[in-house]
Amino acid sequence: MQLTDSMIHWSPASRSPVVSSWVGQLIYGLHSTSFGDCLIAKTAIGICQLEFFDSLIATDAEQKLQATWPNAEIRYQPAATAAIAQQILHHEIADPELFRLHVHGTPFQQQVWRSLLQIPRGVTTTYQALAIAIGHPNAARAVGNAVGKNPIAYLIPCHRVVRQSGELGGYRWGQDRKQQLLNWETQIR
DNA sequence: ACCGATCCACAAA
DNA sequence: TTTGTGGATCGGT
Repeated sequence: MQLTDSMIHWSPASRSPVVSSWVGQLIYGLHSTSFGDCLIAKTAIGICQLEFFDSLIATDAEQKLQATWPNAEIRYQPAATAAIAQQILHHEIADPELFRLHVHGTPFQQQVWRSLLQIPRGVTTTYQALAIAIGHPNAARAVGNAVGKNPIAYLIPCHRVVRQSGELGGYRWGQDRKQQLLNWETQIR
């Protein structure tokens, strides 16, 4: 299944592009998936963060969450995020209800991330094509910037954007993982 | 004022 | 044909 815009709650752009003023409970879990270990965090509204991590960084998870969501009450409740991890592990999004998102970003970032959702599985696009698509034909680099700040890996498929030249391009969680994700997605199933 | 998960033109090999 | 480099670009910090 494909995530649609209606499943996403776009947090109103706050003064700061990185810090959300959202107040409430935020629960998170650390899980193992076939693409590596990941942190999944959600508010009452939806998933607000999904990041892969390497063991060294894992200890910082809570600190990083608190930095982005300073007014949230953060709790470690892996049971609450396990089902999401499980469906990623099995490469299937079976239950759309689990996958509502709660996304925070500047208007430009939201615009970029929104267009990421329209890239079908198994397909790639380029930073430039994306820039053109959102009406900023010369902003390929700025788009790369925004893509790189995507807070919800995998579900907002930033790994499907590659360089115009055909090179893979960067990935916040490692080029290898980007390649793995793409390889898997292009396989028929 | 500076930094990118970029892109293009153009030169040199 | 391939590889390297320098400048343009623009939103975010």
